[in-house]
Amino acid sequence: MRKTSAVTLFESLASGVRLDIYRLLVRKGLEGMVAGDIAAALDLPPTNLSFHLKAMTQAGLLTVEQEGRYQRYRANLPLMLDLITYLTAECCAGHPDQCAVPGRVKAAVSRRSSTAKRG
Amino acid sequence: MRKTSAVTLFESLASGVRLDIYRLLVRKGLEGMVAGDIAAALDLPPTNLSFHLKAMTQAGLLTVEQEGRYQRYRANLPLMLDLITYLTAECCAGHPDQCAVPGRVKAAVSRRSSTAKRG
DNA sequence: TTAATGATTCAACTATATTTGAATTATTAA
DNA sequence: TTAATAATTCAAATATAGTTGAATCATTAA
Repeated sequence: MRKTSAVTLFESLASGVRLDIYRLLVRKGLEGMVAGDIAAALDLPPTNLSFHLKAMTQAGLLTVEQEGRYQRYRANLPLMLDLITYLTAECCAGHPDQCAVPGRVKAAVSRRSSTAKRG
Repeated sequence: MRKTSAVTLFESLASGVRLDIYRLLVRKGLEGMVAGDIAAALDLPPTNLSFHLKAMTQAGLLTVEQEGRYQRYRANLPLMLDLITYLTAECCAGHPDQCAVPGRVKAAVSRRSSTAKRG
């Protein structure tokens, strides 16, 4: 992952509104939600929701699929795991014994990241 | 973790400068770095560095310890693990079979989060 | 105590992000 | 085809964040 992608992803989560959207979609899993239902669930004006959905989708944090006149949004979980890997890369370089990130987290995340993405 | 804390943490990482600072300190582990060395490593004016260090420290992302006239900063890794737990909470609620976050990540992260923090 | 060093705060400025209603596009129903 | 619905884009306004040099505070060395 490049630095600009990581910054964009963090910007995508650095807002109460966008964090609510993301967590709502994480809970929905593969089912996702259409824009109108997200707006209703979070009590947001549609224009403001569109603004945030666009930013999150462009960052890659969400995927969108057209269903007739609806747009269905889903959280992109695999990308989040890539981001965790990027963040903790070279953690405690040269001093693994001092590392606060458990080896099992690193192993689990990196195993996922090196596997085909199932989005 | 509360939503406001999560937003503040993501804001702390949603900047190229702050992401550089954080990853530099992650690599340094328990050794950390004093402010002047961070400024030299990233070629930042001291006033700008102070601005960012203050924001990150107030968010809890960094810790700071005085050493004479130096200030030593360290990355707070355990808090990052709490943040991951918050983000993926209730992932794919009711449909664990569809979940893109491997069970081993959830297990590893939550085991760490329920343990005493060692900074 | 005086000067030097490390770091932060302050004030001013610049830049970027967020919100909103009106207008627009695309799809479906009558 | 006309009206209704779902969602987005646009333009204008407000709000927030980032950067900088000068001034300040704290610690150490002379």
